[in-house]
Amino acid sequence: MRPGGIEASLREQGLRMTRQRKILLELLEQSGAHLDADHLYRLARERDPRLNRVTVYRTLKLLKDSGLVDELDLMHHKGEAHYYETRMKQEHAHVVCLRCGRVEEFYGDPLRRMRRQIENHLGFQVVVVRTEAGGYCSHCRAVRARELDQAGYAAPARGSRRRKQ
Amino acid sequence: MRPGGIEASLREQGLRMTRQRKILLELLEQSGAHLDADHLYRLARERDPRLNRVTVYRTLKLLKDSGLVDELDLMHHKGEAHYYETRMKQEHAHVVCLRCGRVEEFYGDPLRRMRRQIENHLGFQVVVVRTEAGGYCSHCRAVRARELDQAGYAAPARGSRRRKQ
DNA sequence: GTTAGTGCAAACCTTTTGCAGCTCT
DNA sequence: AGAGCTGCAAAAGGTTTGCACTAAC
Repeated sequence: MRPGGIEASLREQGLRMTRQRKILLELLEQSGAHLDADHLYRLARERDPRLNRVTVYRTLKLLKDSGLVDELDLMHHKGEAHYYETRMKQEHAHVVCLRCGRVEEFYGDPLRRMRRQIENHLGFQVVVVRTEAGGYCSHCRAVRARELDQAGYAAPARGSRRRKQ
Repeated sequence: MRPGGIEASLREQGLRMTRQRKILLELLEQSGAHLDADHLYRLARERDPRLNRVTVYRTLKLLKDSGLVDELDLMHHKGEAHYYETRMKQEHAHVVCLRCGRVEEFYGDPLRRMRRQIENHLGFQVVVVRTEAGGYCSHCRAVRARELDQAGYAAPARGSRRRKQ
């Protein structure tokens, strides 16, 4: 879906294009990042300080239900917030570093194969697929190895269990 | 992981095996279904009415952080609750019917291929992968077609937009 | 005897809802 | 004009936290 496509889709559904929705759609389409509701709200307020947080939630729900944006959790890496991205790009998986929070995207034929197999083998009409992987990026893998080493991971004695940071 | 494997894993980590944890682990291992925290809590209370809801949350967090159970959202089909399942089985995706809520599991090589490709192409050490698909099961696909038809889907005029049920 | 784990109450955070008033078409 | 949309306040839902007490090791 090319930029501006969302607005067209909304109009097709007989929905109104309000000042608030314009702002939110622009922010969603411009941002390459994965925004959560609060982040989007704060960005929107810079353009219109009167825009209410509730409007953000309502708009996101609308877009989600219309299939125009996808909702992500990013493995709940930081709390229970949801993240949103427009469906402009090809289907992809999100790979989240559990240590630094870095998010990478994975494109590849296993995703398409999986969708096809689910439809063929289970008889489902697939509407949305969300694949999220959690792990450690190449940088954090190394750091983590050192950390575990320092904590004496080799011989974890009784009572020496490492606590969550 | 065979039944009882979780208890052994916990002991290895120097964690205590309390009456409450025994109950919760048994329920998790026995149940084939995907339990959410509230459901697990209600089952646990049947065995020990004094067991507190907070203990359920704390235990689930512990098991999740130890990698002994996986946390699912099932596409948030009914609210924001999370669902839990032990990691005894082979890696699989969850396919949720957005109309009736039915959950099916998909096993297949695309899952393994994807994990391998993420590790090779992105240099991540993958710890957990969660794949969830939303769509319509064969039964609901047919029902839905009728429903949309009755609602006059072919010519949605201004103001006639169907509202969420 | 230690220290991890529990129960209770209360807080917390994100999201939803009811309603009166505003605004897009 | 009128239904759709917004803002405000308040509630809801799910989960976490502080603290004193209990129980596993």
